[in-house]
Amino acid sequence: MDAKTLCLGALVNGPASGYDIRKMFEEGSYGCLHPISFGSIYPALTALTAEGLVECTAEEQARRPDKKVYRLTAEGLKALTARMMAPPQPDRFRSDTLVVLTLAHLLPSDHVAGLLQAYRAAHQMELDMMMQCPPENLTPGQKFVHDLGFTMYRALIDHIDRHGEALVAALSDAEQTLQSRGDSVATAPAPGDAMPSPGASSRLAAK
Amino acid sequence: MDAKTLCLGALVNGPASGYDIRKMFEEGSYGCLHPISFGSIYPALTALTAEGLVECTAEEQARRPDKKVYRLTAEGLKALTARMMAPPQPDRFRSDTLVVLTLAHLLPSDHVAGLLQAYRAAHQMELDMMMQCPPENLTPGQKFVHDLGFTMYRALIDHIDRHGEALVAALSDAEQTLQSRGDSVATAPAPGDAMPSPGASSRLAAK
DNA sequence: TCGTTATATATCGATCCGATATTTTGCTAT
DNA sequence: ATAGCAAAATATCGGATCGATATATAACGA
Repeated sequence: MDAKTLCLGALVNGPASGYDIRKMFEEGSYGCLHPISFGSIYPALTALTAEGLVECTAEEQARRPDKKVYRLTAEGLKALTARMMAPPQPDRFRSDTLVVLTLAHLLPSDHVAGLLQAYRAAHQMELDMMMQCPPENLTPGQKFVHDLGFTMYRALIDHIDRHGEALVAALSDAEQTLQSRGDSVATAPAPGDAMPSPGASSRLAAK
Repeated sequence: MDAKTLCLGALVNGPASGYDIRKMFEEGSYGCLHPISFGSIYPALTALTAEGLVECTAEEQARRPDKKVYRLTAEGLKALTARMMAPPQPDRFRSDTLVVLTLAHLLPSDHVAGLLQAYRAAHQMELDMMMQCPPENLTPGQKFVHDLGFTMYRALIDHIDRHGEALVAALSDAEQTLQSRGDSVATAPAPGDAMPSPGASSRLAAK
């Protein structure tokens, strides 16, 4: 979905500035289901104005830079519904963390433990943000998507809690075996966090 | 994560051509966790060769175009582990379908039902593909990521099964209310699938 | 035999991201 | 008090990336 269509969609909920639209796509009702940056939003709004799909009125604010408020026109709404009837592109998901975890056997187990911890924390934070958003006065579609995101994030966190330590333990055991044979795995552990502490206990708990 | 790092990571499992790497990222052990296209792979491999991080040998095949097989060098492996120790970028997820569902109240309920059905089918297909991949001889990290993807997809399908029909029913009811007052919602339903069929029964079942 | 699919590499234009620049306000910490 | 940083707000530019396209050939089915 291109930036112009996304901006049209964002303006359905009422007039907004480019800055507001950005906030919607990183926090609000659009959650994190389609990120978009300033570099795409502003050119898109300019183009949409030229096409007559949105209107722009510059509001001179107290002592802030002028706020350009965009609102949907009748043709804009028509164009939006038309584009939404077209078959949607498939989902695209990309995760650096999961790619790295796929190659976890090349990394020190301590580092992998930190990765898992940070990954869990990041998604816990998004969960918290979603819980702050009030589920009232949401359209049926918004509620469906909201609940779906909630479910997915909880499933992800749950999976880390259930299988994360086992992964780190497996890596750590392989590491011990290799080191006892004189091999080395990637960079040596930082001089601070020595204290081998063998056994497969909770390596995820410590920061 | 840039295309060069991804290609290095793909070559850990053994030598491969650009074509092979592409297949890995759309099917194999890298599942759908970081899509990448030819337009990025081939320039990346050329650059990596120039940097000495991979080596290339052109194999003249029977009567196919020459296959350029790339393999990781020692420096390549070092560079890869170094890049994987750097803090990863946050996940990026984008879904046209979920954006459209957020605005479902602007669309005919029949169309939304079709969207949900297609969305479910697409993820069911990916689940099937993952089940074909043998879970043996996977590294601990690969198994962790594989199981995670499995869990997430199942949670998604389960959510559609549990709440999809309620969403369509809510939209359909609102539609009826509007139409009885003389309004209209987007385009009229296609002439084939008439048969109003009120009530909140299984509107998702029919194709 | 004709079209489609698969194998295989390569390029090009359009788009999109991320970083950066700029200005003013308000809050916080020293 | 005031220095400094975050937030509000718009805009641009270079580089990375995608998607479509071109090219060539073999295999397979209608």
